[in-house]
Amino acid sequence: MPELPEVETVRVGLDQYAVGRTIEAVDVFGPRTLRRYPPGETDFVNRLIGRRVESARRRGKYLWLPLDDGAALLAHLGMSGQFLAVAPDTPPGPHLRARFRFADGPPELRFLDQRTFGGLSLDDTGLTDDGVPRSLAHVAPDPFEAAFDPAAFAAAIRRRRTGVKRALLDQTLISGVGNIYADEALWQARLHYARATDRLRRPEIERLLTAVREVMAAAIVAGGTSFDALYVGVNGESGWFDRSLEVYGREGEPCSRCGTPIARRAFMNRSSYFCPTCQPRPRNGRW
DNA sequence: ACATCCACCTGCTCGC
DNA sequence: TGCGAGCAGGTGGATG
Repeated sequence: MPELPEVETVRVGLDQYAVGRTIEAVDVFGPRTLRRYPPGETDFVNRLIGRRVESARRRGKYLWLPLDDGAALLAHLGMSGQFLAVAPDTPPGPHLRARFRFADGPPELRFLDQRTFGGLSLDDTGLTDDGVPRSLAHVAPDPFEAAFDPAAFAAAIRRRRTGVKRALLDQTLISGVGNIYADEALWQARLHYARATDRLRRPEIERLLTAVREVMAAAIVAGGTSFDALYVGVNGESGWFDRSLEVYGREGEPCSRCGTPIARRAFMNRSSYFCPTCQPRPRNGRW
């Protein structure tokens, strides 16, 4: 469940199903799950057993579970990762990547990932000033964090020489925004994805930031966007924000503001959806 | 330092 | 029915 609202939905699930519990056993399946954790599986498992999960935290699309020894279990869902709380006798299925059992019995927590772009790791190097594990220091604050500084964001985005959608997707500028919510926020702010970042006016940046916040906040309330069974919460339930999407995946359908058919363009090896009338193409755009 | 591209995967849908 | 092409909510390492 990949963008901020989906990851937040998972975080809430982890809060419910993992926090306060003591890890008793860990199994890891497949070579790619721990590829960002060089010490490997044996070290990973040994450091987790006996640890109590203190809380469930998130920055952008990254999750971590602080442990009672000061380390943190990190997770990124990639394109298709999910955490599920299930009964121990639930069949493993082909995408099971890790399993956590707890001292207080069922349910156990599973990490599944069809495409294996997600992964787990451990960080015991302490926290940054913002309170995130040091290995996430390269990730910018997301727009719901206290550490997020709108003025600093405005200055940083105008220093860039790129298109506004690229900037939104750059997790070192602002984190949590992915392809769906970038398109939705740009539509709400009436900005074309290729608008040059260094030519954005201050009110446009404010509109954009407001749109990012509003769209993602509404999606969190809806439990995220679920087009298929790949995107479910820890309890296995789908979100329903797909019904509220204005442009993403709606090529050819009328724009709810002006009736113009929504257009789709290949961009950055993916698709961008927008309203050609509400979001006019800039003369000096940057792709 | 910054901007851009591409590899990393599996599985589903579409058109021939 | 088979088969290749295209597509999918992301990221970081390599390259300019």
